[in-house]
Amino acid sequence: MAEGADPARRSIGARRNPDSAEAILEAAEAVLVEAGYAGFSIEAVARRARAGKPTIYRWWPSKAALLLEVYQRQKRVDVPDTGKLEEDIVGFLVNLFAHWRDTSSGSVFRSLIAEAQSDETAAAALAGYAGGRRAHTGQIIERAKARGEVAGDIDAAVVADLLASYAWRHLLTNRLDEPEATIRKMVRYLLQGIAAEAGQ
Amino acid sequence: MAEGADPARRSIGARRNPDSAEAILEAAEAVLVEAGYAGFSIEAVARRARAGKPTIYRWWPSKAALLLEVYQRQKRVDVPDTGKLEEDIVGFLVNLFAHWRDTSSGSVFRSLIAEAQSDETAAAALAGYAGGRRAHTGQIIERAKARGEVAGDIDAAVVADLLASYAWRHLLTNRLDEPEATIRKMVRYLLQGIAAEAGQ
Amino acid sequence: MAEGADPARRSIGARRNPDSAEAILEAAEAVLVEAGYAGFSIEAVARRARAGKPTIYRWWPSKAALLLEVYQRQKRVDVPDTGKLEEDIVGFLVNLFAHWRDTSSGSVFRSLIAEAQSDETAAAALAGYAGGRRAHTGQIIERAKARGEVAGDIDAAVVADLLASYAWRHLLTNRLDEPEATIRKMVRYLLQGIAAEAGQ
Amino acid sequence: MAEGADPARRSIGARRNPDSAEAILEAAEAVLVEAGYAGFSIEAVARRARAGKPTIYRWWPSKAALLLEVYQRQKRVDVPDTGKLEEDIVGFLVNLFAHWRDTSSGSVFRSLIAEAQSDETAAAALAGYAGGRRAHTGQIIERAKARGEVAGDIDAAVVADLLASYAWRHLLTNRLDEPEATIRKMVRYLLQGIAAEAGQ
DNA sequence: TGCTAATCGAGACGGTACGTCTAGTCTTTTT
DNA sequence: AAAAAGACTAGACGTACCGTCTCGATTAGCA
Repeated sequence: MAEGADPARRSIGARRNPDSAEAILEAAEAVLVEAGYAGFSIEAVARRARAGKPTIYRWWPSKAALLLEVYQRQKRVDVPDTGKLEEDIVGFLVNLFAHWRDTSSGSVFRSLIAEAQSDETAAAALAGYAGGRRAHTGQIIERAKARGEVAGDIDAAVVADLLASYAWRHLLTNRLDEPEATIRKMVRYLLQGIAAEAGQ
Repeated sequence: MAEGADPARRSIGARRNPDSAEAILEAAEAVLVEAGYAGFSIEAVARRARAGKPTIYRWWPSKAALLLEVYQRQKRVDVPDTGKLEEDIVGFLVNLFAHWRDTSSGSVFRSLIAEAQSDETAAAALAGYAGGRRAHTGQIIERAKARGEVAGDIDAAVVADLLASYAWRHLLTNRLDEPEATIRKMVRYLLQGIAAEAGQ
Repeated sequence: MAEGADPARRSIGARRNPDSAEAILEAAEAVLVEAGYAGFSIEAVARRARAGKPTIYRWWPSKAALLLEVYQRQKRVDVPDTGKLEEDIVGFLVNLFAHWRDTSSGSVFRSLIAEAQSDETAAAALAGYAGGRRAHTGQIIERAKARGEVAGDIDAAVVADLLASYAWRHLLTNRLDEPEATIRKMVRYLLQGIAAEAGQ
Repeated sequence: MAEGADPARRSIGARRNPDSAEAILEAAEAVLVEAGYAGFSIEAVARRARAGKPTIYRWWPSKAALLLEVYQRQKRVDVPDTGKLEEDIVGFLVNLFAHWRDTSSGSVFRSLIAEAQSDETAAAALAGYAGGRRAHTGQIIERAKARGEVAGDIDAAVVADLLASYAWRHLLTNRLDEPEATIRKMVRYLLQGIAAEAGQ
């Protein structure tokens, strides 16, 4: 009814109210952290944000869109630049796992991937996002290439893809506590190969 | 699919009716193929199988359990044994992608992974299953190790994990049509390393 | 979730639970009395009856159907039989007005008529119901005809229709407190005519 | 209807824009005709009139007020003056039914009555309006009284009320196609009475 | 042979969430 | 100063599923 008593957010005229948007995004994150993807519903977000459902649907056409914006608001992971490729990659993965483990980012991104399995728009959004990240991660390899640490004909995108795959699967199977030693082992295999003659 | 001759399956006494189980599993697969994970509900399966919902819940306590059994009924992918590790791995991945693409397995497995993001039991089941598959895939590497194609101190589980990650991510992001050349590139990197000195 | 704690109504098998139906009808009446037609919503009824909305929609396809059944559950108005037509009709109207005023029937019937203005099925249901009542009221006139109190060629249905119209309008315009004298005046006009020569 | 030439009406300064008022009333009527009372909402009117909702609320505090003004803009029904009461009344009712049937007036007035069942202000407005009309219709009887066609002690308001009731109920139950013969029968009963001795 | 027990299809139950619609209020911008 | 426009919270709409429950029937195995 919106009667007088409550000091709730109101319209601020014929334009989007940033307070509402903020409240909704915060509520979405909170719901995801507290109830997980299973408990993540537009209703629950609206309830927690004290927002009307249509306000959510007006700005985020799908659960996926909301999830994506929540994820993108998060702080990015540091990409180390130690001058040594192995350290850079291991450090990146260790940071990423910690970030996913210790903030809400992990829950959010997991949910986004899950949502993309049943929602076409989520899949598209995720593909776009992943493309951007792949390029970003690829820079670690490109830098190493520039230093001569990596052969010039190596396709950085393929390597970045492989690293992202490794990270995704650890996220999706609750293995973000993988010991650094295991991660390093994987990175070394990738850098030096696992073939007997290469290893010798 | 399940329907056809039988004019309403009935109880066959105080024991599980295998016809019902069969009809339910077939219906589950069909629903998944036709409506995708988004349209996969116990109601829809029961409707299509002409079964009561409690019959499904009696034998499969969760959507995840049903999905898992559907997946396990599928034909397995051939693991080639050509005597050359690169061919084995590339062949395995190419076969796996084709299998996921051309049968219902892809839909089923995607759904299972998605379900595991919100259902604890699905996560557990998936972890157990993945462990088994990792061991299985690891045998390719172990065989190569026995042939001397792979260094003896290589951890086959880590390599199998990396390959599985690559496959999962392609499944989850609709990239099962990856050209063989790209797959082969990735495999070569893994076998020979990407470091400049290794390549020399 | 229907978890253990509450001793709520449950399904009693694959058939309608009369307890639920009863609870819903009582809740509908209560909501109508307390909040009026303006506050009468399926949601409100479901809440008060502690029933699920689909349970209501399953048995009453529209608000109109629910209203109609609520109205039909009400006690009927006595149709007096004093042997004198004027007394019978006046008595009937006085009883009807009192009944509408003092029970929930008035609210319910008003709502039903209002609903019929926007809902085709309500209109049809109301037409059917009104037909039955018209026949019923017509019997007062038929009895008088048999006694020779009314001319033999009088169309009882037309008279009954006129009386019902009078009642409806008083209901719809909040004039159920019309003094008996006014009602009697109207009835006398109808019985004896208002034309000057007839009155002489 | 309302749209057409004007490429977005604008404010004309610190006073009511008569074009807007006109557009809103026309839109209200059009919505009522096309979608019926069920589809009649302030939103729908605003949309069709290309007006903002607050503009409507500023000038018409409730749906009822808007409905009432729409109804009052309609052309009035002719009240015949043939010199014979029966013809006057029958003619009036026939004209009224035709008017309600063939113009939007019927929809509008039905809606107004329905609205009055849940809106207090609508009920008050309707009561006021009905009072005026009753006086107006009463003049037919007063004229007849002056001619000596009707007994001098007849209460014209009661008769007018009864006729209005008859009209309302036909409107509310979709019986505006009542044959003239039936209407005439009712009018004769009222004029000459239905009692046996009066009829002889 | 007759009783018990478990299973089957069926579908109702109380609920939650969906995505859309409307109510009525608020504020900025425009005239 | 007020009109216009669209955003805002709130909540109802009617539908789809959830997971549970009870029914009546059916049949196997125990008595």
